[in-house]
Amino acid sequence: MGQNQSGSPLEQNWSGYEEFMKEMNASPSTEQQNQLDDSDQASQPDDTPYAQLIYQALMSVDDHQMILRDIYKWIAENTDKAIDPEFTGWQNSVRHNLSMNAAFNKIPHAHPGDKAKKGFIWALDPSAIRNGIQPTTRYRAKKDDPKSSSSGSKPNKGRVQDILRQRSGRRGGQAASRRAAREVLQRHDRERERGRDAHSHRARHHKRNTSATSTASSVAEASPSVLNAPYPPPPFAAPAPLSAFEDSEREDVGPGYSGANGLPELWIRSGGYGGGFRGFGMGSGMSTPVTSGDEGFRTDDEEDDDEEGGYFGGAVLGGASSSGGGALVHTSAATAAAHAAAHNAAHIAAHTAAMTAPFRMGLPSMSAAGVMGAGVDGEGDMGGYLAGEEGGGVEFNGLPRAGEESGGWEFVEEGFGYEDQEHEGMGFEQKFEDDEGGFLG
Amino acid sequence: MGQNQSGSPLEQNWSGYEEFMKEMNASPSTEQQNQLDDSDQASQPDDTPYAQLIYQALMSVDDHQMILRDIYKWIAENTDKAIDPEFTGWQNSVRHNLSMNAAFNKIPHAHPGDKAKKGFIWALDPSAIRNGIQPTTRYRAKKDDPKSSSSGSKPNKGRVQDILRQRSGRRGGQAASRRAAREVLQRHDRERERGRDAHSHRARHHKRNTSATSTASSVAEASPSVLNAPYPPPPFAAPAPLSAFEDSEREDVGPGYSGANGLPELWIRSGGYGGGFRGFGMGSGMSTPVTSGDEGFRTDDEEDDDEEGGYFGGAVLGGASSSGGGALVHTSAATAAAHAAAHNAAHIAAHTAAMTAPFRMGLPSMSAAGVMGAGVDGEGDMGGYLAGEEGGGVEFNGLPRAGEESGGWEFVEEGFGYEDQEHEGMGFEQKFEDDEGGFLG
DNA sequence: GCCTTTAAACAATACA
DNA sequence: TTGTATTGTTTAAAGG
Ligand SMILES: [Mg+2]
Ligand SMILES: [Mg+2]
Repeated sequence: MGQNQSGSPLEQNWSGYEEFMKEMNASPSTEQQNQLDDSDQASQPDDTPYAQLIYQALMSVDDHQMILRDIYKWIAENTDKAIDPEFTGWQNSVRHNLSMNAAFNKIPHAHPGDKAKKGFIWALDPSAIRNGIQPTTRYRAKKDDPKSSSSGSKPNKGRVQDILRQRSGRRGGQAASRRAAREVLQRHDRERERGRDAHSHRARHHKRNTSATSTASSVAEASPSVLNAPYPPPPFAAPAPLSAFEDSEREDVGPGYSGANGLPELWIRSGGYGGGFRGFGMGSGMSTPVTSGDEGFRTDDEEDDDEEGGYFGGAVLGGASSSGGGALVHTSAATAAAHAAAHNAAHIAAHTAAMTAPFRMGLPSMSAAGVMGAGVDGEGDMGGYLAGEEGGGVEFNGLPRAGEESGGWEFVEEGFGYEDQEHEGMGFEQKFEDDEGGFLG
Repeated sequence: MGQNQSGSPLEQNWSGYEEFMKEMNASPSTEQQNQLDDSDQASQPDDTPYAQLIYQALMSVDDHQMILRDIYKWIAENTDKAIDPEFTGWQNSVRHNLSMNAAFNKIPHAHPGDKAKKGFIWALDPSAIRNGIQPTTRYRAKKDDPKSSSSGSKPNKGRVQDILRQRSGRRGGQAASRRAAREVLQRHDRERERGRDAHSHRARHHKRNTSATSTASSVAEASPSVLNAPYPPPPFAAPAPLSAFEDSEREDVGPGYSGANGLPELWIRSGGYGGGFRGFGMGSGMSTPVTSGDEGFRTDDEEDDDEEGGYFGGAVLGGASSSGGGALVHTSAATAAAHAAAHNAAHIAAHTAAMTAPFRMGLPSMSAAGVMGAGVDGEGDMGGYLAGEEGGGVEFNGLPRAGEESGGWEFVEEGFGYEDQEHEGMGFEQKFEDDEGGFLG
């Protein structure tokens, strides 16, 4: 932190605590050593959003990446979130934010052998390093707007994307609804025509919500600037010239991650867990299918995070990763491959290497993706990771196409709403059959 | 259910699991299916949390205990979770909740020889019987009442906690306030005369709830009581006089478990993961260190769960357990010992027996805990289980005191961080060095 | 409405 | 198989 992470809410020790004390009445002096930031500390002694805290945590280290535990630690040390040892809800919140805020990308562990077997490394997205982050909510599905359409490059393409965005992983606190849906499907073989269902559902929720809170609009004042602006880049943004990403033409690609080979990375869009849930509840292995991908290569600036296509998470392809030249973040669908590389299980590694070779040579990302999937699937170690492992007919036999081609999207689209699924029972395979290649599906 | 499990959300219409069906008939607790109670069914159709369902299941039987299968069965019969026979994810959730929610304790089978061989008996924690349970997500550590104040050994410790507690979360809208309220209530409840009237507790909650949601009251109606209170004790609370625990001086000790030998049981506190997280995040292997132990013997009333020391999970020590005289519940840290006894691994049992001998003789808990840890640690079987295994310096060489004593904290902190380990990455240790104890601080 | 926190479900591992 | 712990993804409730 010396240089970075100046934003730590609690300053070096318990200043935050102190403030709190004040608020609380009892004020145990604690002689505050930090006078400078008292001003804003008071304003956000502790209500700094988690996303922000995470941001600060990540900014506090040179490579802007940490594993979950470190993030916990940072927060525990620099905020009062973790004060009650019995209450671990804050960790849930941290995870929530990491998952949901596009500014945080996960990348596989470089070397597996170690001990970091589990989980990923959470890295700040390059654009976030420069511009700060945005509220987590922003990255959430843009609901309400009922697939309004609007952007419609491909007449239906744009639409599809919007939809995906909105719907992606609708799940819910209620798996119940999903489950319910499943039941319904089973019982009366989805007697309804398709679609509409989800909408009405959503609409209802929304409505309820709104009405409930309708009266309380006055408060917005609280933290005005912060509200709509991305979290203040200036204050928290990386000290101007950061080694890693700054200046780079391709800012999104950090050195070390930017493919030693200089090749563009493959980016796939994070579809989340939606896939597995699409209708089946699970299919364990496939937490996250590739659900999108406007472009296989990412050469544009950070703008990508607000284009309708959605934000992109990077994916490290097996071999590439292990060689240090791979791309970056990746989302669950790619997890298998990432892990394969990361853990470096001999056979898998070998296989992966072989499979990814083409990628290194500059194959289009799509292909690479396909290879990636193929390489990993069935390796055994990754077992549950791949959709195919358990999803029934789903396999990585081709390209888990994630991108432009309507094929991919449509497929995804289709799969997303559990309501949409025709597949009662589980006609999973056939369903996707025509999609061919589809999904990760 | 007349008296018990009146909350069953679903009728027993379903009949999917054949496996369960078989048992169903024989099961004494199931014969009288719920005939009515439709009334409250409406109130919590299906989104009842698993923890709650389990709670209901356990409350539905006199002794408040069941084996996993029975719990599955109960849920299958009384909810719609198991409607899709193909989908067994719910069982996973059930196990997860049993494991992670402090309200559920596992106790070894009385007669090992029988058929019960596998697994444990899951029993509702006495405090849960009275006060309901807490969400699994929030509390890993066991306790229905967070180390209340009362004995604030360390003058400032208790205070800090109170403050922190309230503070934590804060920003988050209702949840925070809800939590704060709950905590306050709980604390008060507890430290107050043992009014053990869950009702007042509940009533207060209710009230608060109402006021808080004043404007949005229409919505709040939905499931009023459930909203802000720990899972509603009253409705689900045990029918007044329950065989097992009622009246007993030592309610925490159920018949059959209360040491046939008449010896007091050893209770160690479940530190859950909280300890680990306090500053470091984890310390993998040691899921649950003994984080506290105000007293080694538990002869007091249920109050023990609210002493500042925190709640205690029971630990079965090797020899004791195998002899049928062992104590009761145990948490992961103690798992090794429990298993040793239960499974009767020769060498381990021997070792454990030796180690626990002192305990049986009445050593202070601290010692006992230490012994236990020592005995188990390094056994190999438990491998990662103990802190020492992976936490680096963390060991059960003493009392990993988690609470008041600052000393304890230090200990935990030190060992917990994985950073301590090899990866210097982040001068973690020193960091805490000066913090001393405080952590999280 | 947007944003945040929190709850919680569901997943998938990893271990034991 | 059962149990425990952790990490991740996603919805949703509630409140400012
Ligand atoms: Mg993310
Ligand atoms: Mg438990």
